[in-house]
Amino acid sequence: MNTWLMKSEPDECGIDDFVAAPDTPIRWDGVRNYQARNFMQQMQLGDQVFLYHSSCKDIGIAGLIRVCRTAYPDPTQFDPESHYHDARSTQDKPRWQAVDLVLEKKFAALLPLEILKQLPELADCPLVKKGNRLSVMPISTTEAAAILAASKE
DNA sequence: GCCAACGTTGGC
DNA sequence: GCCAACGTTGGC
Repeated sequence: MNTWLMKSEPDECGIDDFVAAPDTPIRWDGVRNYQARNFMQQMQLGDQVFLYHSSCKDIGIAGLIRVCRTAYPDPTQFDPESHYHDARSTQDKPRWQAVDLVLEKKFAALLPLEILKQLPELADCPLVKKGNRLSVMPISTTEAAAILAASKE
């Protein structure tokens, strides 16, 4: 099993959206970056995902979610009404992928970016690197253990 | 709201 | 294939 981290603005899709419907899969769509997409395609059923809240008041890791459906064509790319519409996509050759996720657990307290930056195990993680915009990234076993220890979960 | 850093686009 | 211009991300 692999571990990942995904960024989201909590206004858009945050941990509380997963808490509100704990048994309902939420489709993670709208990813429009090739590197992030390629990681999504590598996700396997049951993989753990740290959910990171970005561009908001309380920035940091809010909890864990889990992959309950592996990559499939992101329907929003075909929808002219959608903000994520991509005219270059066709049904035969979709450019973008979505996965479905469900709640694993919400952390008792948000693990702030400030703390994440202090963890030596995360020094090489794109998450804490200045200017990094990657929204889906793999998390190593060592990194995952450090995050969980710091979260006291 | 600002702005640095980045990925993507498109002209050449 | 290069690279300037542009739009977006995301912390502060």
